[in-house]
Amino acid sequence: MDKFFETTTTRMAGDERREQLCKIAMRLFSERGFRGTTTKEIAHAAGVSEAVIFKHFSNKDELYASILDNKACSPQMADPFSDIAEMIERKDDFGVFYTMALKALNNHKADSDFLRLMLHSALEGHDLAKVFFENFITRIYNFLSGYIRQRQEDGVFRDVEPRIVVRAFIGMFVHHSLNNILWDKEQKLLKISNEEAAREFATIVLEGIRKH
Amino acid sequence: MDKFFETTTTRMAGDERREQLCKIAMRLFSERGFRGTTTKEIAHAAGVSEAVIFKHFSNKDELYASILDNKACSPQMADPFSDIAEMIERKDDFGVFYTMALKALNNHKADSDFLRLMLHSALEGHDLAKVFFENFITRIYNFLSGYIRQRQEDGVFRDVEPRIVVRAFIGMFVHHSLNNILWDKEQKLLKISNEEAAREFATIVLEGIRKH
DNA sequence: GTCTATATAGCGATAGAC
DNA sequence: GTCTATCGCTATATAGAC
Repeated sequence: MDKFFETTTTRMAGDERREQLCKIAMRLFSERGFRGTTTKEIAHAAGVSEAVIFKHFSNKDELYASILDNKACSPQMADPFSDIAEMIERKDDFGVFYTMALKALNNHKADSDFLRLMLHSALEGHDLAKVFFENFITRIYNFLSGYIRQRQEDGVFRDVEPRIVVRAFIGMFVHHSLNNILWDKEQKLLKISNEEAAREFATIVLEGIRKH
Repeated sequence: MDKFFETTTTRMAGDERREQLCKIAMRLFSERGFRGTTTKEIAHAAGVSEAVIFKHFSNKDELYASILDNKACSPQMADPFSDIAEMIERKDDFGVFYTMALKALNNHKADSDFLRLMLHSALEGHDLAKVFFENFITRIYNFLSGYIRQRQEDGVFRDVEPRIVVRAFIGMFVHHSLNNILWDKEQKLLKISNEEAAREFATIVLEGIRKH
């Protein structure tokens, strides 16, 4: 009888609870920042007591690190260029830039919590966010600027430092996402679909560096 | 004798101290966020006791509001287009975009604390930051997109929604500043003068929307 | 695995002397 | 205008029962 009841309580398996806590903490951290979120709030949102948190994570910092760790290992981060490789070979300039921007915009929209979390981390100078950026962003820079350099050799793009172009291009869609998430949530300033935004950004940058 | 000594102590005039506290608080808030900065730290950095803070500001929130208020009333915010007006009249497209970008980049560099503070505020959802943005950013959008529209009517720029162009352009230099302040402080990814960056950004966007 | 109860520490803010 | 001392509160983290 006792045994039966035990299986019907709200008790969770260790890993399941750990993951749930991570998810909830991530949402709250992204909303109010690390210091702005209390362990009490996290516990309450998860429907458990504070003590449970400290059974799973030795302290608040470890909970935070655990979140970033999980994210850094996600498939999207592992290979962000999977569906662009083919366009690169075909030298489909518009396809490359358009897809890059669209994928980023869609990711940001679907996972705005993570974007906010990264911003918080960067502002607070957290090490793990730094590592993440160095790994992920540096790869994107190398990848895109390599492509631009190749197309310059082909005589299609004019002679500009490719990294400046990459920064300008990334700036367009990152800033657009930031606007949508932080300041212009109701999109009073500019309402536009991700597809249309990606198309315009790609067009501007390509016309902007093309030989005429 | 007593009187003489009193004038040689470190005591400050009311307004002077108030301003000093604002400055120090802004630096600390920008580094660690509002919640991440204690009144004790502010007091210590200013070389006074906590009580002094609460003599000048009725609470921590008021200190914060006071900082944003000061900034919002600065001459730069009041009229951000002063030295562009003449270029607008001359229809000096490059001058308009170049100067806009360069001024922003220089401001961001000189006042990176403020940029960080705005980010923190936006993330924490602080009302005053919201008001600031609505006033300042909206004006820039209206101003620049108005100019673009005019140049479209002149037949110089192709037919694009001006607000998207504005977003793309602002994105370039805001993202560039953010990179320099947050992630790429040593400029490993891209080292470039503000002048050169502004020139490239202006060139890309102008070539990107010009009729060919 | 979860709870209640509690230890410990640090926060914002105030009182009152000088 | 500034200080020391302190209050009330809330935060993280732990102990021990179930």
